[in-house]
Amino acid sequence: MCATIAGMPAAAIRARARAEMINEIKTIARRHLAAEGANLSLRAVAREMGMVSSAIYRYFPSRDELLTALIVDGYHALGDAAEAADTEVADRADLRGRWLAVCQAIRRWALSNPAEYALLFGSPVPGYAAPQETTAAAARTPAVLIGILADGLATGALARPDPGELPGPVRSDLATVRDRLFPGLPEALLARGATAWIHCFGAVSFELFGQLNGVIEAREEYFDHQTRQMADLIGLPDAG
Amino acid sequence: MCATIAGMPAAAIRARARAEMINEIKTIARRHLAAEGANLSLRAVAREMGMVSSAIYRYFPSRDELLTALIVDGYHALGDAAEAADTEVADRADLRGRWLAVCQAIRRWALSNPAEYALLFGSPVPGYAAPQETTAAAARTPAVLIGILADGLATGALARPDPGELPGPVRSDLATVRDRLFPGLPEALLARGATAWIHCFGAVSFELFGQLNGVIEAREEYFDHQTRQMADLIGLPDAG
DNA sequence: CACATTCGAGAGCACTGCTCTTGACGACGG
DNA sequence: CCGTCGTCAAGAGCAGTGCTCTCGAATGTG
Repeated sequence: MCATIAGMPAAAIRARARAEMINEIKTIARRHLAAEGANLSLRAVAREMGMVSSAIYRYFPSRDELLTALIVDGYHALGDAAEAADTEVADRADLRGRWLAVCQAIRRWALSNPAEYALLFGSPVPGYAAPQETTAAAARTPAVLIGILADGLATGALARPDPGELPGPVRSDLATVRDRLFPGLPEALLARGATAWIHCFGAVSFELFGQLNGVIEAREEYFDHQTRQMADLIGLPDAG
Repeated sequence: MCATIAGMPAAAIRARARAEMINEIKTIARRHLAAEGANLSLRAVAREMGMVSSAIYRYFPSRDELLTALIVDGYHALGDAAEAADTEVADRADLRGRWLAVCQAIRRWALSNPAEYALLFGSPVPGYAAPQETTAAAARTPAVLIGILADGLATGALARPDPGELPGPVRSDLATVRDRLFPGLPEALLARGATAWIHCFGAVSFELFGQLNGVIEAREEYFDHQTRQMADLIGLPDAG
């Protein structure tokens, strides 16, 4: 008789069921993504759920919307992994150790979720333009890395680099980013961090996309070595 | 009457027509690739040629074989661009200038051929494994970059870096590559060059795959700045 | 009881890669 | 000259895709 559960109005319980449906769709879609790459099939997802393909459209208006949801989830999962790796380093003054830990976490997450990583950082899906809502989630991971540099600057472990090394337009672009996310950080330091972050992305992609095949076998050691080289470039001091 | 052209046997003229067919298919496929990304449609190519889709299979046994042909062509086109950029630098002793020129050429080629670049360096096509024949073509571009370092070593402009900085397994992996392509080059120098090459790939991919959108507007200056940072890491001296 | 909303089912459209069969054409050997 | 053979394009067909539309069955609300 009562149209509610524990006093919830009917609308709310329906919304709950709907949310669970959406979650199940995303979970299955993620598994399919992992199994056979970016060409995600709505029909296959529907089949696995025992539904008819058209029913999926009750929950996601299009395949692109489902992809967007998976992308946002992916950015957050990577951001979580990066943040966890950073906070797990007990010695907060060990900037180099924290940097290395975060980069390793990024690589590990990518190796564990190759299809999702490819969705986030690989070739864009043709005809799909990432909506604005993804950028906030995307910024989390680089924010962890730059946060390490900001910490180093605050404690005096990192020197303020010479700003003269930056071309004008680049400096103003970076200043905009800095003002939005890391107030007070010198542009030149942000630039070095960004270069190292881009290298980290490149190294992970290079390995994951098969460019290292038949060339480098000691993948993890090689990645760590490169990361240390980039830590040198940033000027991160050795542990101690 | 005569069944030949300029004395060519019939088999040869048939082979010629066949080669032209193959070239036309590849040209159209490349244009389609550029227009709408990696999901290349054989039927659309056939339609544009005024043929029926099944006829394409006379020339390429599968879509994957066509992709492989395009990939190999792409690696060679990029390799050509890199080599041309290097040889165009008149002052052969200007290692930094040559490095910058090659990296810029790589970026320019990628921006001019985004779909082909994505095919070469982006997320691997699901269910498609790049055959061995692609690796030789793929090696050409990094070979140009490392060649600059080899030149610098030969002229004494570059110092032999301390080999102790390399972990053992990485060193032996790199030694294998060195022995195959750059005999005599110290592993540590090869390692620095590889890191810079991977960063170059990362920076181009980052820009091309949209990760810079809304963040950096001065794309070219930013790329050049990063490239100079990596040149510093390698130890390339300033021009002069 | 009547109404509106929500949802799944099914048919259908236009598209894909790929296979198989059929028929046309030209070059060769007997 | 006729038959054979290889090459090629065409067409039908299979199984799959994203997506739209309509319909019927619930379910909760007035």
